[in-house]
Amino acid sequence: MTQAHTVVRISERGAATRTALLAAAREVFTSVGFAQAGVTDIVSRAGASVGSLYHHFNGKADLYLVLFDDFQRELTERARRATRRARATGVTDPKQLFLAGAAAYLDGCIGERDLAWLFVSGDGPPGFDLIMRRRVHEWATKNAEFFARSAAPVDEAVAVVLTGAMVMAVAEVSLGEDTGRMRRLADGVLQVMSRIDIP
Amino acid sequence: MTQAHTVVRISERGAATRTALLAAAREVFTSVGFAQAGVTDIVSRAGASVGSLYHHFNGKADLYLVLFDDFQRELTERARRATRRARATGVTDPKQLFLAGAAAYLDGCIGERDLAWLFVSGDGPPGFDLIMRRRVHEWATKNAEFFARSAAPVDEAVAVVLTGAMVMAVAEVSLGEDTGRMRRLADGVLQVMSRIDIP
DNA sequence: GTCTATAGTAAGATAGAC
DNA sequence: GTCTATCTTACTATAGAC
Repeated sequence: MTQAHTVVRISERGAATRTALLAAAREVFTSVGFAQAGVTDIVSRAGASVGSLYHHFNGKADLYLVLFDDFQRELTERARRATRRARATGVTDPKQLFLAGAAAYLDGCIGERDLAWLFVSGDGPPGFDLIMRRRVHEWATKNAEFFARSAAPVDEAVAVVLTGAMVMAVAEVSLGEDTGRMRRLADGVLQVMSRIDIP
Repeated sequence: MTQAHTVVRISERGAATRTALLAAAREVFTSVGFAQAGVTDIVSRAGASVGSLYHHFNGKADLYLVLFDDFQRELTERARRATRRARATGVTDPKQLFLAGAAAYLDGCIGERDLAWLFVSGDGPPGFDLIMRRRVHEWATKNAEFFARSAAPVDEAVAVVLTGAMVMAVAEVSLGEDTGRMRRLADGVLQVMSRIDIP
């Protein structure tokens, strides 16, 4: 064993390159989109090389997917914290708890409009739309279960409406320039959703 | 003037080729998607040639766009007829009129699942998502104005929710195999939408 | 209008030295 | 881990005869 720490520790230089690559990919993808982005653009902006890119990732699509995973992880984490916070404040109504999470989610999207728009624009690697749709659907279904006071599973139609509303809201909110207006729009959407009563 | 009727009449052979090309494109696009589809696949299935394709259309993307226009035209026409029919039956409630149109729209999508899915899958020519989103948004906004009894413009948030719900419903409904189940899902979505009351 | 053959081009991925 | 140079593959679109 020539390298004792390889299992737990990654060389700092390697990690830095990886991070730079990710940051550059984010910039390029959000400015010109996935299809238009060239691998060379990314590596040059990262101050790295094509070889490095393929050492750390499986290619262009992989870069995009990693970016998405990170984003999604952060947003769901945010939503979960918001729900927990609301519960700590004394909120018990499942609908209100759900809305607290959804609000945090939309807020996160407004905060990182560029990325949110990238993932919702439809310009991604082949097959990404399916991944995306599935994820949001799972998210909405799981959260919609909050609504159901009984243990009965949530109506599929309700999940469809909520999911669709959220996806569209993310899209609209990511496109706008005026943060304040977008925040109001998000609030409006949440209010409309809150008026939907579950059987 | 060697050809007297060229202005109003197109040679029948030419029209037949055009139609065959369109039909072939539909088959290929719906089975393998836009990106995967090759021009050669399309022309061979149409019994035509690449040259013919580029004589009648501007290319692969154009083929897709024409298919979309036809589809959209038919669906909106269907929805309009349904609304008119409902009105003729004595329905006056704007909400009910809107729902009649939406129902017809979803029904049309179930009837031509393959095409509906193609346009909603996200696998289209670059920039198509934007076109699509814009169209649906216009559609929902315009129709949502039905809701407003007053002349006041519809709340943007309501339009977002309705649009999102419809898009997601189209997507879900186009993916399913069981027509009966899809029809029930569409009904459910319509019911949920009907419970949304406009201020 | 229709066809065949060809060109153009663009970009993602790999090999192998350092 | 990082780099440069190259490859190779695939496909759309055009040219020009019939």
